[in-house]
Amino acid sequence: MRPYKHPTVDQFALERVFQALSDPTRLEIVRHLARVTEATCGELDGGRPKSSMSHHFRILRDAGLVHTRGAGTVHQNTLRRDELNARFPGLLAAILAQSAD
Amino acid sequence: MRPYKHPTVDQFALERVFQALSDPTRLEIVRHLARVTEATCGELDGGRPKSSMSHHFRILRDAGLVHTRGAGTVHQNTLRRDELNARFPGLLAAILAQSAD
DNA sequence: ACTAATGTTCGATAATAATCGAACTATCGA
DNA sequence: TCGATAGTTCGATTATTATCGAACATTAGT
Repeated sequence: MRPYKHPTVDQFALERVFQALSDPTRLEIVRHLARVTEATCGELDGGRPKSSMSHHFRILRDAGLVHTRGAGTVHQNTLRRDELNARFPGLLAAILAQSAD
Repeated sequence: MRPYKHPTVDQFALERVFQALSDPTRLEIVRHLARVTEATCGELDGGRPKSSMSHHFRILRDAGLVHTRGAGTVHQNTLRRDELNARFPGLLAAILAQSAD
């Protein structure tokens, strides 16, 4: 399996990040990842088809929000906390503070 | 002229805010408003037709980002800084820190 | 090898959103 | 009241995005 292409920190674009977070499914994924620090794609589908989830994960990856790493037959996803905080200080905190709603 | 309908702070939805900010035109408007603290719609069109701008301003209003007030024949727009900071601490700062790009 | 499990990719369809001209509204000033 | 200015609303068109089934790829275990 070839590794995924992830943007570097200096390639992050705020507009793309907002676009990624403007979907409820993806916002939910990000919040979940904030709690567990690592999760497979399958753990996060809410009964949604795999192809849909794959689509959302790709957008999150392309925006720089999520890192995906193949681990055997599974794909582990993590929030790119440190890099996001470095590039967009306060952004992640603002998102996650809302989790309590 | 009837006053605009603006959401109250507790009606703000993060997802809607992100959706509003995911468009380059609107992100530009927000950043501009952050600098000038007040501006008319006309000042912010970049040659774009008025109907398009009106559309973008409405989305920004509905998300709670911008307050619009009729002032004579003109409409003055302001960033709802305090309310945004109250509801989404850190968010605005993260957006505006990026302005220097 | 064969099988099962996890995701990805492809292609089609449906749903959302952006864009813009034209007609309309409201306000100010002459 | 007439004209000019600033925005809004409407309707149509185009462009983006989401959704999902089906076929494919990769890895682990037997």
